[in-house]
Amino acid sequence: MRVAGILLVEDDPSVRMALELALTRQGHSVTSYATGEEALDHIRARRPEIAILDVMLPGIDGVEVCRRIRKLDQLPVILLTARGDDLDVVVGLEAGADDYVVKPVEPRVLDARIRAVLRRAESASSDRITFGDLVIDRGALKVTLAGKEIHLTPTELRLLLELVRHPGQVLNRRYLLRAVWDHTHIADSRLVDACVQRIRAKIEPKPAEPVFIHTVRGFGYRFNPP
Amino acid sequence: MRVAGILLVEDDPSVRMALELALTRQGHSVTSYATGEEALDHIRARRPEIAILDVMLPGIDGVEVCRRIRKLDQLPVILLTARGDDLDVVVGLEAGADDYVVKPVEPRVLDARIRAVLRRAESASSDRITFGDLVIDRGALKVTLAGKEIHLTPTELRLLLELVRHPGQVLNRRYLLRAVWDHTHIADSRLVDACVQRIRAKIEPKPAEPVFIHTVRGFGYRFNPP
DNA sequence: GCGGCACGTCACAGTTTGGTGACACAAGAC
DNA sequence: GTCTTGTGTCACCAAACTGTGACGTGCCGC
Repeated sequence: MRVAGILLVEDDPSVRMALELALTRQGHSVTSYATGEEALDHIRARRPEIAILDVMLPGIDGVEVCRRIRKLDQLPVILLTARGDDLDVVVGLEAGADDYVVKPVEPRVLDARIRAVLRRAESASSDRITFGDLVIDRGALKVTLAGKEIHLTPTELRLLLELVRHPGQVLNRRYLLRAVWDHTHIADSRLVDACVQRIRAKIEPKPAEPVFIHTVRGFGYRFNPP
Repeated sequence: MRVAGILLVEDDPSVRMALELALTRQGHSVTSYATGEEALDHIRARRPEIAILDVMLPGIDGVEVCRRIRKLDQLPVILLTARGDDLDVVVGLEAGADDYVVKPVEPRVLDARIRAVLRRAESASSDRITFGDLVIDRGALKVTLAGKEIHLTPTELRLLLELVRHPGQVLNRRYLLRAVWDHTHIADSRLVDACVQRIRAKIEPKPAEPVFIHTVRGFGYRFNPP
């Protein structure tokens, strides 16, 4: 069984110990630190598989730790943040975080996110992903459907890749606008819808009954492996 | 009891039949193939829950089958290998196998491994919560009842999620109005009731005798894990 | 049993939401 | 320049959703 070596950085001792205990129970091996400095000092020696960083830390904050980790290697990073701190999401994503979890978090949720990030990191190492008839080659930036090459425009491709990065997860329009278009302003625009529609027209056998990109009314879109 | 649909790939007919018989006796439903090609051909149609692959196979070997399965989806894989073949373990884990079993294996041991892998796969898949027949996937925003997907409207989903967030606790209408509807004004309306009723109609086997969402007269509603 | 209250039920119209096609504009390609 | 391609926006429409109020029903204390 794959057991992750987790690097946990959290300054609040009680939260830190609770998380460490919970994650250990889930079968992970956890090393925790109270500050970013300590964590960065030991990161080379411990070679963790994933880092979980609290955003609010004394000294170097979590986002900055994330940025420095990214300079070191491809270590996946999950950021922990206090509820409702929207601004942080943007900064965190820019710093290269792979996922974002809002505290307080249930251990099983965190565990699921960790596994999802690890899975994604693993599959990201391969250039090609296959979902039934649909093959997405990230190296060549090419998409084929049942062997036939599909031409997607840059924006369409970016959106599709973003959806595919989180298979089975519902992504809302605001998130997609930020991730694909860098739009920080909350625009009530039909931009995402229009782009999804264009992708569907190209990859869905019957665009009216989508197989890949599902609409979740009131929430957003979800890429479903068929 | 959870019964798994098992895909078994093993070229030796006597071993294959013995395993199939044993696993069937344990209550699993087994489909077996002699080669990886056949298995891959049928994997989409059969939708197994787990694959058990012999490493040594004519044609495509088990590790390669595992690799290809991984590209298709998240199907858990157990590899079967001959005793003492240490090298394979590394290769197998790299290919994404979830577990490794050395032949000859006792059926009860294999069964235990299968259940362990399935349990892990289930908890790893996403942030899902299970209450008996009812499965709520908070990542995919999907609700299934006895395996069948239930369509909930956005408001219904938000209300159900709010109730589920506090299992066993009574939530009053005022709280729910604020949490789900953002209503600050205290409206004595049938809004919450109507919505609960709509959810019940969809998820309760007998809406008149609710199993999941209980009414607490004079206070509010309570989500009870059955 | 009875009155009063809390909750269940239902239909419907107004509102919201997303799909869709048209179109304008910008950026290159030529 | 002209043409092509990509992209954002808009208007319109059908479908889906939802709040509301009227009324029915069951529960509870008396």
